[in-house]
Amino acid sequence: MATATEMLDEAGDGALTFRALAARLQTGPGALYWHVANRDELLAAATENVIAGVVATSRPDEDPREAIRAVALRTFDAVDAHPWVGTHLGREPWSATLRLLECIGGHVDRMGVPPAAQFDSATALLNFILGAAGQNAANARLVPPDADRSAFLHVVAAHWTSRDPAEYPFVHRIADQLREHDDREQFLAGVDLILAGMANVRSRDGS
Amino acid sequence: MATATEMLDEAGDGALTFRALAARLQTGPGALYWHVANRDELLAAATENVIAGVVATSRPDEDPREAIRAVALRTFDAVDAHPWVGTHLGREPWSATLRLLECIGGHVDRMGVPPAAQFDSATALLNFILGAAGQNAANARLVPPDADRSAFLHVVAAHWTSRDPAEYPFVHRIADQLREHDDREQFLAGVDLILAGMANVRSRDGS
DNA sequence: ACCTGAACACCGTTCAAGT
DNA sequence: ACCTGAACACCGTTCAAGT
Repeated sequence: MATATEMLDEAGDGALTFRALAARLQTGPGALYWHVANRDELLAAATENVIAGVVATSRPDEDPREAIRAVALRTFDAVDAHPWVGTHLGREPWSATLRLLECIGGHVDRMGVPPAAQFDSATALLNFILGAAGQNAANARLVPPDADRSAFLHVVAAHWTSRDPAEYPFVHRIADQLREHDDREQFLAGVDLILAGMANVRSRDGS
Repeated sequence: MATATEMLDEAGDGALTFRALAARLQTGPGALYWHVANRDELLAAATENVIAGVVATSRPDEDPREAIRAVALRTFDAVDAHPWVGTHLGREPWSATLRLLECIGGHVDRMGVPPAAQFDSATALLNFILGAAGQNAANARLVPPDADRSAFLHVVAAHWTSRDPAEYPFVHRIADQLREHDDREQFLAGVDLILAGMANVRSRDGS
């Protein structure tokens, strides 16, 4: 497991091969199947490991709003450090994801959100976090792994502005903002948007 | 392209093989490389096709809030009909995603959101939509493709409740809600949460 | 300009056989 | 109980050669 995580960190998603992992562990590829059912399970376990670390430090005695901002940001940073986590989070069937939901849900509950609204609120936060994580991981695949933040954003901005300005006016208008922005701040702004909405929507329809 | 989309719809992501596609088109696998650079480009083109249809019907004369709800819901439904779109949306480098962002951004602009806040607002909506799409696609992989909505939700709920209730109290508490809920409504509730937040956050910090 | 199809360099996974 | 490693059934991609 530890070796698998190392390999993922070093060379990304595609580099984790049963053959390569077996070679690194000095065994045959067949030996791995004694410990893990298949490749998906291996990826899922590695992802859950990372996310377990992210939610573990979430304490129920903080201000719930701050606690939510904090787990969200830790998730963001974890995906930044391990892009393969972002990729796999969007594909895996409720192991790491469920840990995140439980953590967020607990804080939402302690915020005083009425029970009927807790489900929608917690999943909205979760979906936003997962979406941002995936997008970040996708962006990471566009640049060499050793590029710095600024170079990274410039590459993404270049993708945006490569489109026809007439067809993509909005995207062109905000491309400058993208180049200079702090994506952790942007991410937190999104979390705040949802938190602000939770304070306001409450009753919508009675259907 | 059309044949590729057909195959993806019939048998999912893994079924689209260059060999299988070539066989269906009565050619050799090498022939495809004249028209497309590689498998990723094929998936990206198919995804962009679907998303282009989703954004095409978005008119700038509607109420912007309703227009955002409508594109979001069309994306949700498109992913529901083609789960592979949800999978690929979270991995692709700004072709389909950029179309969505442009569409959403245009509406956000017409909502009267101040320019400085448009970037964060539009990307928050985008990330939420992408996250929900990915999660939906992941869920679709858990159930047989012909299962109905109710069976589908019961399978997901079973995953949730299979965990230790002591470790996952929140998840257990909302599992009943999951089983009975309308996931399109839940999705729209998330969109509304963000829209409500946009009306409220405005000024946060001046750093 | 576009297609053919054999060949290359891989995969995940299985399974008899070993220790 | 756990490991070995050859073998099976695939992949995406390339490329000389064809039309």
